[in-house]
Amino acid sequence: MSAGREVRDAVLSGYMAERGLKTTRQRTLIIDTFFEVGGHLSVEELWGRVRGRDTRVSVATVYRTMKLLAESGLVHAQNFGDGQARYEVAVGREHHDHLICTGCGAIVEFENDRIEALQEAVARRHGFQVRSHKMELYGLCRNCQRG
Amino acid sequence: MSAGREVRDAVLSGYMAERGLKTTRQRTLIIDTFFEVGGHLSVEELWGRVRGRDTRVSVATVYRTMKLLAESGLVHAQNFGDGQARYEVAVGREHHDHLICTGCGAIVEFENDRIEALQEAVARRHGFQVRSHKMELYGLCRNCQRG
DNA sequence: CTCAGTGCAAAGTCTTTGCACGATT
DNA sequence: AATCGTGCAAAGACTTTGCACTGAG
Repeated sequence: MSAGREVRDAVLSGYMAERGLKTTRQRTLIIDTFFEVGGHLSVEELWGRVRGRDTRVSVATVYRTMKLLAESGLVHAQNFGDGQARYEVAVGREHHDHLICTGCGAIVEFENDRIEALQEAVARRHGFQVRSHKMELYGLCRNCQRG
Repeated sequence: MSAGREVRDAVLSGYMAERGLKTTRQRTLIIDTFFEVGGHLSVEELWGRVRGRDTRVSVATVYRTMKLLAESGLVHAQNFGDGQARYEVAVGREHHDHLICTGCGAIVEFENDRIEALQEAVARRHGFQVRSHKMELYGLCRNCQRG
């Protein structure tokens, strides 16, 4: 994934330079931690992991940093119905959707071009011009079906 | 839609009788108002309409009543990303998904069996047993595309 | 008469924000 | 040195809840 990291750093550096944003200890730590985990993290969860490495980071900064990443296009905010926003890596990836296990909370990503095509067709039929979409399938993963 | 109303009343009466719940002025008013509008209402919006008819109803009661309806299976809570829950009629209807206009907020419902079938297939391929799903297409409706 | 329901305000979540201090460019 | 960033706590938005009073059955 070093290629991924390069893309990420390039996008982020460009965005920050362009806006005169500064590179701080907190931002670096939060961003590195987030991308190491790979996404689907809530702010609270991310904050937990960040504090494991440096206690002197406040939640407010994590909120602010994730918002910044979202604005730069590096991540997307998602909402899986548990009341808190979850972020996932957005840059350098195809669009995808989610399978969410209601038992253990596992999140599996998938893509399906046929579904996307059908979505487009449905939208067109209703006169809509689709900009984005969101599809989530909730159920039990293989492990949780045994419970 | 008088048939719809009968189904609704039967489901609700059954549910209430079974649990010893009482029929009150507030509940009747909230429920009637909600079903007259037909759904996709947030609590705040519904409260507004209810208060138009009777000022003596509190938001808390609207929250409690909608929660009751959701538990009885008459309505479903949805979350279209604007930060507040929206309820829609659930009983006596097929599953459906939503097209949401990011311009004017219009919400259009649709169903598509082929998409549902593909969703099932995807889930099976990942070992998931799907219980429910949610699909939203965001974009501009015909009118808003002119803007 | 009894127990559920209601109004009100307080409390709970998650998230944002104002302000004074601290760090980066 | 000039700004932007951070921590902290307060404030916001939405929703839930405790409590004393009201009303349905």
